[in-house]
Amino acid sequence: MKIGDVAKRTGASVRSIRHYEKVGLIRATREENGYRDFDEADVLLVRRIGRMIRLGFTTEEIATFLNCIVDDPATVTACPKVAAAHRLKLAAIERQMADLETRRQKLLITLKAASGQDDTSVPEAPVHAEASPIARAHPRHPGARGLFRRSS
Amino acid sequence: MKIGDVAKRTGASVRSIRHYEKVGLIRATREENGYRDFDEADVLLVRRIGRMIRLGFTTEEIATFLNCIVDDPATVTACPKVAAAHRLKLAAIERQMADLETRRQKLLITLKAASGQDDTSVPEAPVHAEASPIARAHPRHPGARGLFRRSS
DNA sequence: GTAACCCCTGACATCAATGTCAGGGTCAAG
DNA sequence: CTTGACCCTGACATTGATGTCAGGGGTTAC
Repeated sequence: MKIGDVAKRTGASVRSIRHYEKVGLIRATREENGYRDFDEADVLLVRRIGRMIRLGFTTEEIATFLNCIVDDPATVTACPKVAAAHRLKLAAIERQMADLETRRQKLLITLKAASGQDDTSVPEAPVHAEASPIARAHPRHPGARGLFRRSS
Repeated sequence: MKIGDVAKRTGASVRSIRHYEKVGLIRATREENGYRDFDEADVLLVRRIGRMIRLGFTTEEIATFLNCIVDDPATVTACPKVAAAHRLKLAAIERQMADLETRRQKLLITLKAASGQDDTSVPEAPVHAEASPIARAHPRHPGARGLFRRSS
């Protein structure tokens, strides 16, 4: 099976499949003409990789536990590495959510103050607390990046 | 006042302050020797910019409404542009939170299944739903990026 | 004069998956 | 043989605030 077929059957782009191979997530035999040759197992594997990426794992993270689930889907959760990686990711996500919630609250405060504006209603503006000079910003969040850019 | 002083008093790095000037968020007069010269108002401005950035606004977004609040802190929320930008950002944040929550739930499901592993307990693995090939991934989130990298 | 700071500009690096282009093969159908 | 639809590799672009370095100059105290 050629790479274009795998792309159609998995939803991943040809570019992405080549990328997964380059970083070692999948392997492909080669035909005489140099074309990559995939089989059914590769289709399943690419789909699994896609799911992991949508969950927020990077290819590097996936590589650390993909060998645990390469053979049998039923053992996906039985491999310690998988569960460990999932717990780490879960914790990271919850940190990000907490950070977003903090920012959300501050935005809400400002907006609430804004609705009662008119003029000199707010003496010292609700421009939020003076954050410590050191503890700025939030960590970059992982997760898929290459598509549907520009949200806000 | 020189740029180093502003940095100390705002918590922003010298590099960042120069960046804010480059993108038009602040202006600085120049001394005869070419050094930037700042005043007290600039200190307040840089602090405000820092707060906005920590809230998740990009410099480009800040530029769209910074002129509303450049003079009087008390009118911060009185400018329509500010409130509009805040509402947009709020919506973006809530989208991101919803996305994170979705991923969190899927991770939890997998982990729950993992805790009841042992062996052939799960016939068809809880590897989450087969996402449509098109609607993959979540938009890149804005917000501060240059510090405290690598979280997960 | 020289060390020790400070300032300047410009450029490259970071993160990570993906898009996209250039330049070039392979192959089957017409 | 030509066209069209694939495939290949390699490279650059994207995001965006910030770090960091190179190369050069100013200022001040010794």
